Amino acid sequence: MDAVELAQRNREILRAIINTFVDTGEPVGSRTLSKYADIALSPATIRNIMSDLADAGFLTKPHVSSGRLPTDLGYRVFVDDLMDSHTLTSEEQESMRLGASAQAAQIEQVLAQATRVLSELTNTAGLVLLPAGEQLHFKHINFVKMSEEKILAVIVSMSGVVQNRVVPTETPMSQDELNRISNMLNEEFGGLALREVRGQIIQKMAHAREDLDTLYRQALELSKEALSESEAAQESIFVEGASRVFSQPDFATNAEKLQTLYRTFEEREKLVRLLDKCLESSDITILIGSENDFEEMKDCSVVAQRYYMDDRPLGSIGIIGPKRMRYDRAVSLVEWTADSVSKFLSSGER
Amino acid sequence: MDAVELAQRNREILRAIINTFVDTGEPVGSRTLSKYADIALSPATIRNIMSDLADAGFLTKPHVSSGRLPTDLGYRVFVDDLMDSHTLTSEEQESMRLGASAQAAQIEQVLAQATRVLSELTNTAGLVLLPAGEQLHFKHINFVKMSEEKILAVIVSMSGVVQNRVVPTETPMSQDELNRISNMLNEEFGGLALREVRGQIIQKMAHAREDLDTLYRQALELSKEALSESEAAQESIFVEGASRVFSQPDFATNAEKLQTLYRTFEEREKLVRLLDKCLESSDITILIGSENDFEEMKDCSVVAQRYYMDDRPLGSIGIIGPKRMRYDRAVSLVEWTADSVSKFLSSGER
DNA sequence: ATTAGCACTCCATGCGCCGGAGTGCCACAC
DNA sequence: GTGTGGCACTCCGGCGCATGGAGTGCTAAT
Repeated sequence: MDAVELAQRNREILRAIINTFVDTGEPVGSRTLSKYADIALSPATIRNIMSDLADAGFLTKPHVSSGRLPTDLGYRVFVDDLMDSHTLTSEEQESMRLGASAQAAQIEQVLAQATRVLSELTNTAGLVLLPAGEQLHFKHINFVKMSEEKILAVIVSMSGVVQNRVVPTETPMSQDELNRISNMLNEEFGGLALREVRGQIIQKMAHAREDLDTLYRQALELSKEALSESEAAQESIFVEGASRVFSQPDFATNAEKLQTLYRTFEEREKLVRLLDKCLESSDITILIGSENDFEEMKDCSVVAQRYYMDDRPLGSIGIIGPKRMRYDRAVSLVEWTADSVSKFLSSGER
Repeated sequence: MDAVELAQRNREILRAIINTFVDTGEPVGSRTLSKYADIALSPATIRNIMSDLADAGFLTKPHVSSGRLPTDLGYRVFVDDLMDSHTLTSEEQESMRLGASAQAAQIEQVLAQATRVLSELTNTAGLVLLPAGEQLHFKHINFVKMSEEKILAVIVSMSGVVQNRVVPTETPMSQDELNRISNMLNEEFGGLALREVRGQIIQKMAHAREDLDTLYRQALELSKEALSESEAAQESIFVEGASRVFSQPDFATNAEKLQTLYRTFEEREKLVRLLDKCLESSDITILIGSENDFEEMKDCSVVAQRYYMDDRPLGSIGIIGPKRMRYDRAVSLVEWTADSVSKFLSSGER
């Protein structure tokens, strides 16, 4: 037997170990594996191989006389090289059908629904990062006078996301004036990225300060406030089914870790950062254990993917669950979901 | 000693038991109590009294040879009759200061902030029910054309709550027409309760079907859709610091119950119903253990109070935590918070 | 009426024991 | 040299048991 085939056999063993460990949650021993259908080796041989795989850093054992389980690295090679791609059952595909009921829905509802299904099917927490900041394109702005000093700005983006914020003002304006300002802005900036709108506003304000009529000046002033950066920074994420993660046996034992895990899920900020990272790549992103940089989530893995509207990436959608998960299913389901959402948001369906 | 004074002494004991139990979390025994400062009785006497209180249904014990702890009923009489009212420290009052930074804030942000502080100070979960449905008064509506068949309706209420929903339409309209429709509606319905607006629309549609010009007809049609009941039914609640509840020692032991508790918090629906109930009374509402009708929350208590805008109740704000809580502090803090929020929302501050 | 005393109950903890699962290594077979 | 059987060893987890402590309930005495 040459080196290649040997390696092949080792890989086979590694795959088998991971598969059964994911299944059972118990460290897997050599005897168990020798009974595994497509492995015809004695326990002793398997032990040797396991020992090699452990030396190579793919496996560990909780204590000296127990079975093996995969390290983060082990999962990594599994995901990269060993994993069979899971084909979705038609029921699975069906569940993700963003049905007719969603026709008249807002983007938030569609995303929330998709995430919910994702969470159910994978038995992990579903996550979705909503379009915000850089991703948004200007569609419509509207000002409502709340009091003499306060104006409520409502900004609608092309993707259907509605943001609103209160803008203080010194120069009182009538609702009528505000309406006219809205109209101006809508005609001028429709379709531009919010960032561009911001840029243009600043440019225009600097460029021709005097020769603008006062209403237009006020329009720029107001919209500058309404669209200011800090608004964009606001986190926007949905989490569905976090309790599924908490009830996984992997965590249920360790009350200590569980606590910090709640808190992490509750703050959401770290989840946002994870999904933000997933936005960077057009490929599906898989972060296994410590590959995400948050100590408190080193027993969790993330699988997420961008979703699009008309080929423009808007946000990312995915799951977070225990490291011990069915990566094949997770990947397929996340891809499928991101795809469905993208198709729904783009094209004539919308 | 006459009967009255005897009862008085029993009450004293009950109060002492609850106070120390809330403090320590351990069932309290007769010996412990006899050392209690303002009780000069032997353990044996105290045991007799405890036995009486247990017979009356105010106390139980986890097992036959352990100390006593209050029943729901016990807590109830404590809250109703025995509790000293807690005076807030100036720091506590200060923390709730809805500061200058909140000046330009939206109502959601103010409420979220108040709830967060409430959660921190009580070490329980903070809850707030946002104004919705019946509570809302019409301020402004705006339609944005998203596609030929879809119109996005944005509804702003007097209190500054923004709702939006997608309305499908068969007869395509230009954005300009939509603007004119908005203007009509805004002039016609400004200040009315949403319910009244709905009523008037239906009335007008039925009343004079023919002699209305088409634009006006479309306006009514659209707004009827946009304001339809189902929108109002949408839950709207903030929960802050739920993890504080989960980490209470009262629950940390019982993994089983903890699970169902997460789920309850995650679904939120039952929390909404609880806060809804608190909306009914103008007094502060205290629900102890099984007094709320949800089996899975029978170890929790709710303390909540309405908040107002210009004497109109908008929603309720409060906390939920383990039954074993400092009710005196909770009550004071919730009252203070609801008050602060109301003052902020009403009056010139806004 | 209150209290001291006493028997009794129950929980929590610690300890020792043992069986099971699994490894690592050695020696043997092919 | 590659695979395998055998064997000693390790470690975990569950069980039984004893023990001490906290607390009650009852009775009898003050």
